[in-house]
Amino acid sequence: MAAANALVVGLNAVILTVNQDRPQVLIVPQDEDGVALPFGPFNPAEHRTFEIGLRRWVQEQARFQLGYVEQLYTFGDRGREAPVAAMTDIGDGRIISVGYLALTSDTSTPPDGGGLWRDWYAFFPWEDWREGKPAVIEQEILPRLSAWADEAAAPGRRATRHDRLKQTFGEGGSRWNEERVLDRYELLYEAGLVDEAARDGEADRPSGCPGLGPAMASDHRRILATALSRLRGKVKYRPVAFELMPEAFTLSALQQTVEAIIGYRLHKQNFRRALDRAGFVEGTGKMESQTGGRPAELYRYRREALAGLPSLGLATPKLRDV
Amino acid sequence: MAAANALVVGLNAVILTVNQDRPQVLIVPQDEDGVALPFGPFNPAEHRTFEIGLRRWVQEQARFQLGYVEQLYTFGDRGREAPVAAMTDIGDGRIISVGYLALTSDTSTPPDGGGLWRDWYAFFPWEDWREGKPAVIEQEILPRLSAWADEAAAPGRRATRHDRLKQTFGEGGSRWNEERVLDRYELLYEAGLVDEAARDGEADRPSGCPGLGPAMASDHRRILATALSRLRGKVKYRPVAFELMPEAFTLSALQQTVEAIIGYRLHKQNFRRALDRAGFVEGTGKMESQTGGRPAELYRYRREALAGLPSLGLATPKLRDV
DNA sequence: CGAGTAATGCTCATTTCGAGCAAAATGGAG
DNA sequence: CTCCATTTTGCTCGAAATGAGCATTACTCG
Repeated sequence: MAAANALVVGLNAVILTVNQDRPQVLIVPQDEDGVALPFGPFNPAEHRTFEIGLRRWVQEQARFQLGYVEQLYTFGDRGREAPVAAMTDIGDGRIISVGYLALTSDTSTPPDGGGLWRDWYAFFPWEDWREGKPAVIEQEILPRLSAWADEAAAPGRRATRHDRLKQTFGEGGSRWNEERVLDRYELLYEAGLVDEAARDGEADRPSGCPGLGPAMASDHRRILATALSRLRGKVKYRPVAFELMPEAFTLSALQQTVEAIIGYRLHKQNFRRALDRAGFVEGTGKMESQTGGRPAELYRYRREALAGLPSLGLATPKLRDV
Repeated sequence: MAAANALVVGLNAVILTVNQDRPQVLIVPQDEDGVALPFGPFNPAEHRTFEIGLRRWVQEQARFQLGYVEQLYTFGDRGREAPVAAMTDIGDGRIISVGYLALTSDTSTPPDGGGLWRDWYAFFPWEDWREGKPAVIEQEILPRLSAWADEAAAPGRRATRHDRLKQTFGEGGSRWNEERVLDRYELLYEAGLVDEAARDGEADRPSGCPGLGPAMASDHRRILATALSRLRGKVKYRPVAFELMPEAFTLSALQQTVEAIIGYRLHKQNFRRALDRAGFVEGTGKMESQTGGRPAELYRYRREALAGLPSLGLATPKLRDV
């Protein structure tokens, strides 16, 4: 067994927040109008664990504290090197990156050099159903994906491709499953519709499908998709939405945050019912009057009480057929 | 940014199967009656992805194919080196290991050198509630953990410790949550009750709580706990149980497998109702007559139909109070 | 002061959940 | 051969949850 291989381990952070109804991700501008996720080295001599290393460097660069942090996935596919090497001063060798999802309620603009907030649905326009089904799905995506599926040589492969289409984009009657963000991105990549595919030279056709958002450096858009999939799943059974809220908030604000995450609207009364069945929040007695209508009570998250008990979460109904 | 740090990346596999009602994990005997999980190097020159590398070496060593494989977690805490270096010929440097969960339906004995199957609840006796609440919880664990909680200096820390106790082991009325395998193991480790704690010198008291199962090398028992937590969660919303079943199986056999995973018994009729509501299985018409009672129909998993559609899973009711 | 707007309160049909009873089909003991 | 233990399978039923709607209340703005 050969010991030391030339391996470099880096950390990628997907740092998310929700500002009113705007879901945002922290990105770092690159040369030539590219965008990347914050990326930093992991220095084993300095940091005892990945998470400590991550928190340290995010704080140094973007000057804010992270709240909730969870490990996402470790990306180690060959082919990551070239694009990443371009962004760092790492010359060669295999790059492995440990992706982290971090949530913060601090929506303030980071200082110069600390990155920028950007609407995360800018990178996944087909994932935001809050105003109904995005037109780009029917108009651009489905026709092209359908053509791509038909293009396969063997009839078996054609069937498989159509099957994936049905499962991910819900073509042909099956329901939209909001958690499949990664599956959908990967399908678009394989079919050569997103710009990364053309750039990486994996697609058998030129990309150029309009309305699918900008490419990100390396495999960063894939990492972001992984983060959204994870977050959309988690919000249903763990109280993570509160990590994005200030100390006191109205129930409508909380609902807006959840809706921004899952990407579709919820029934207000049922949302509240589920919420107080779970006992997650308690009223503070104070009122918020800038609502545009009747004032709303401010609530706070009862961190103590439920931290573990029922381990339920915010109930989100199955997505209504649209 | 300093480039190459001396980092070695290894792969750890938690390979699980269920044989009748016996849940099993593949372990590798060590010197001096220790046990370890299968551990192998990741060679970036040879393998394009972690998963390919993993499948390759498991096949070489244990001589069987893995079915379902999923990445678990990447472990990189300082302090992993010493014990791992002892098991491999890696001299020094930081060891990072990417843990994988793999499921197989092949319960046959691996060849010499390929490891051994061992009941996974041997390592977590407090997790198997299939025959009711394990006596070790009331008799050994709770008294000691309670004493440990009282031992904390500050009253605040005492409260926090008791809180964790309540949330993990359900002391004081809160319900047992079968998914918190990792939390429970970590609590036992911190309190110095499992043998690893004494070995690693982290505990402030000698361990020696009887009935908590054997220690494993390095942090392997923690990795195994991570795998069980993940699997127990996943079985509820993804059809992973079928990865552990042969081509044709009776519904009772499937239920036994699920029960082995989650560690408690289910109501038979409700299990079946949920199953065919989801449309996961179809009868084959053939019968199994070695049941000890009325013959049972053999079913098969409908991989095609549901692969993605509702993305439901096997419904498991909330654990009954015992 | 009335209109618009959003929060809050309540109801109701439908579905799902948890649990139990009963019948059917086998093997084995006497 | 019959009775019995055992297991599969079918069915029922009350309690709870889910999805959706209507009605009322309390603000702000013009």
